[in-house]
Amino acid sequence: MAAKSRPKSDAPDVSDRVSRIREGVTAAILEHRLLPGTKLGEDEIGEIYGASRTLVRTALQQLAHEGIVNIEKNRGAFVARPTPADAREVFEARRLIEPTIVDHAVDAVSPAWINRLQQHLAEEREAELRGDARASVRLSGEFHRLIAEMSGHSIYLGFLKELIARSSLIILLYRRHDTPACGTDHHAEIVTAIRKRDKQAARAQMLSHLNEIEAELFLKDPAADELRLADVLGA
Amino acid sequence: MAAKSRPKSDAPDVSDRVSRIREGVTAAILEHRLLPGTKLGEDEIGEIYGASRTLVRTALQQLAHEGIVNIEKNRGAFVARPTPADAREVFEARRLIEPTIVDHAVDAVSPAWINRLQQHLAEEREAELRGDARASVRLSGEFHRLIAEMSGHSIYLGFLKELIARSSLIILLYRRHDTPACGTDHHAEIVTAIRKRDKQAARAQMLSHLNEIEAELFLKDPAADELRLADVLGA
DNA sequence: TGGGCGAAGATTGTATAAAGTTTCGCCTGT
DNA sequence: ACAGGCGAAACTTTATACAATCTTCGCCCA
Repeated sequence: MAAKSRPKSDAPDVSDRVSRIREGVTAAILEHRLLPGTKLGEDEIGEIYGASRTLVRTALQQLAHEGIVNIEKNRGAFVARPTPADAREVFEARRLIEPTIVDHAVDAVSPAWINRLQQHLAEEREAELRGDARASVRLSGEFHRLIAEMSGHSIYLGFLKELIARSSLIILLYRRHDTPACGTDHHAEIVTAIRKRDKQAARAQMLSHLNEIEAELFLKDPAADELRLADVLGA
Repeated sequence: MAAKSRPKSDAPDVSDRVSRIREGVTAAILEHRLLPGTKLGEDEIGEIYGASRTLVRTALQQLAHEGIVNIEKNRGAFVARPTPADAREVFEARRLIEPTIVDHAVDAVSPAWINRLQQHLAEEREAELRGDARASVRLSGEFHRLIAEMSGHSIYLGFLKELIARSSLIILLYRRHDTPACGTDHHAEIVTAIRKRDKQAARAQMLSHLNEIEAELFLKDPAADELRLADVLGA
């Protein structure tokens, strides 16, 4: 009767103190409250969450593995600053993976999932309406994660979590206009295609959605150091 | 001869004590010297590498993130035991990603790379010839990693590292015959296609290679708990 | 006045010790 | 004899202390 110990394949982010730290920092980064390059001191974070450096360090290492934090030896952890080359890689990977993910999402469609998706669309519209850019950015990423969860593929889900987190940083760094408005409509169209069980349309919508996001970026080749300098001088 | 030359943006695996532990354990798992389900005690490993539990713990957490180690709360770390469902996900992901990777490898082809690939093929043939199953398994995985490195895409490389490590465990658990011989020829054909800069052929060879590997697996649906029990009873 | 040297301060890396949890053996009671 | 529970040992988890390294700021000298 030892059948109670494994209800889920992997649930690393529940009721853990380390996970609370990781999710708190992740949320701050994804909502653009922590900017790329920001130093994440261990004592600093530890004091905020009332935790010891041991736990903070564990959380930061996990974030480093996810690619949204860089750990420099003997210097500490910093919010990652993706280069234009990184950005192109991330979006190429998303263009490869996400159409397949929506395929599987269509296979897994159910009234409950449709409900969840439309509830999410409502949240996105509301955040957009009240001009809450932070919530918009976060919800936009969560939409894609939701579809990955729907697909039921834990591997794709893990990969996509990384890609979404990095995308958030990339968009913050390289977006041309400050108009995150166009995304919502695409999301709605994707949900419609899923509801209709139309794989081809779903794939196409997802692909064009990703293409539009990337098209709004300004990915110049020179080293990011110049960008950093420009930012500082501009501010 | 690829020991310590990597002054790139992120080089998490050089001259680090944690990295030595991680790579040592990884090699042991990938060469099937540590079997799925084996407990990895912190003291045990720490004593082997002359390191403190702090470092061992860090290494094990990284391996857990890569999916080849499971950490159960308050119980310790164990070599992962992928389920048949996991196996199907892993190979589906590989079928999706690796054809794209060889595409990029063809773009990046150069005499130096061709040399490196053929040297690797020679190593594989030699290991096969002398019946060194451990080296064969390791080299077979390294071939795919080599092509990912050749592609120059760090994201794909990171993803594929995970997939390869998991594949090694999967093959160990679910392979029908004990004949890893067929792989080498495929690898040679892939290299030939790359050398000819024939993307279509390279993609096709890679895909059929992956399909054959998966076809040799026996992925039955029942829960892995039964498999575990059967193994124990058999031994 | 500008640059280089050096010590103090701060921060990270590592080890060790304290605390909590699980596991397994043993003992008792029926 | 066997089921159930108590308790000690082993291990993981967390916290703290120590060592190593980097940064910063002041001082001295050209």
